[in-house]
Amino acid sequence: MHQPKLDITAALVRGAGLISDICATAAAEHDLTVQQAQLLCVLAHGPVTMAQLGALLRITKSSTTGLVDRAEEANLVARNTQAHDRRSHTVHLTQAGDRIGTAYRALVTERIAALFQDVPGVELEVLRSALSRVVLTNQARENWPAAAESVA
Amino acid sequence: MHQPKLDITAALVRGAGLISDICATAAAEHDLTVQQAQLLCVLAHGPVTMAQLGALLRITKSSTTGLVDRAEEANLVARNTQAHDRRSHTVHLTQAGDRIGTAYRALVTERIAALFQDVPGVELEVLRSALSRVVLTNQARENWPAAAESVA
DNA sequence: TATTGTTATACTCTATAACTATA
DNA sequence: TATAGTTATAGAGTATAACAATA
Repeated sequence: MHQPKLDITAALVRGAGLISDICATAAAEHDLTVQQAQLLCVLAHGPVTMAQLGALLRITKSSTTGLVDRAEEANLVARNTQAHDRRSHTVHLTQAGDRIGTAYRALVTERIAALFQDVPGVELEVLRSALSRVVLTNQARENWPAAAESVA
Repeated sequence: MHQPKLDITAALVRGAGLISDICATAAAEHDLTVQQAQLLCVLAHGPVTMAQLGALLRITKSSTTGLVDRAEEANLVARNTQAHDRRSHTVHLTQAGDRIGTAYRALVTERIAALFQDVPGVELEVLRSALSRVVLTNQARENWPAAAESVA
């Protein structure tokens, strides 16, 4: 069977598709939606306010409300009113949310390692460092909590 | 400002996020939803039946019906009943769908080139060939029309 | 009977606009 | 007035289950 060489655009777009598929599958295996999994990843670094959450996920405040509502109903997160400014609510992980989020990230890490198992270590390091620079240079998600283990 | 080194998982997941953002933005600039843009990319290789379309996009047949309904309403695609098996309907691009899809793919290609402009050519080739092998090895989208210019 | 596609229904995610509570 | 968040409403996308038409 003829295997056409992928150009850089096709390789990146279809590679991104594989990564997205891994995240979606891993989320489903933990009974999470993709957005709930992202929420758990963001909150793994500590509580944030609704406004900060919307900025991090790049969705509107009303979308944020709905997402947190459903996650709260699923016992993954909880809200707290800030004492010093009672307009502001922080969101934090429940014990279950923390546990499930940790398991989700571990699964994604494992599946990605499996996907790239046949790529030589030297090439993998070039890929990692190049992507790393592109991601960190681009401020597309500039306010992202800057923890290296964040999987979202 | 401290810039933490991203591990391979974080680099890939966040890199995939940047690519997805580019596709979403490019789609929006052509008044397409992300799924409509994917639909136009698949159909760029020629008409397919509803069943084939569902398999390519990895969605159920009822989801396929809704997606094609809305795309047809937006004058991007059209249906045809197969003469030799009147149960089967093929979907093909309209002239507008072809034009908009082509413009979308060109825009994605351009934006990705810009995103990676500072990565040395040698590294970019390692990245391309490694991703290319991973994508082609994995049958996650095995029935994908095997054209190199496919951007979805 | 099996296959192809549509319809009915429901849930998630998203957005805009109007609203409440607090500062 | 301005800010933080919620509610009302609407549309896209997804799924499952039941259905119609055709093979």
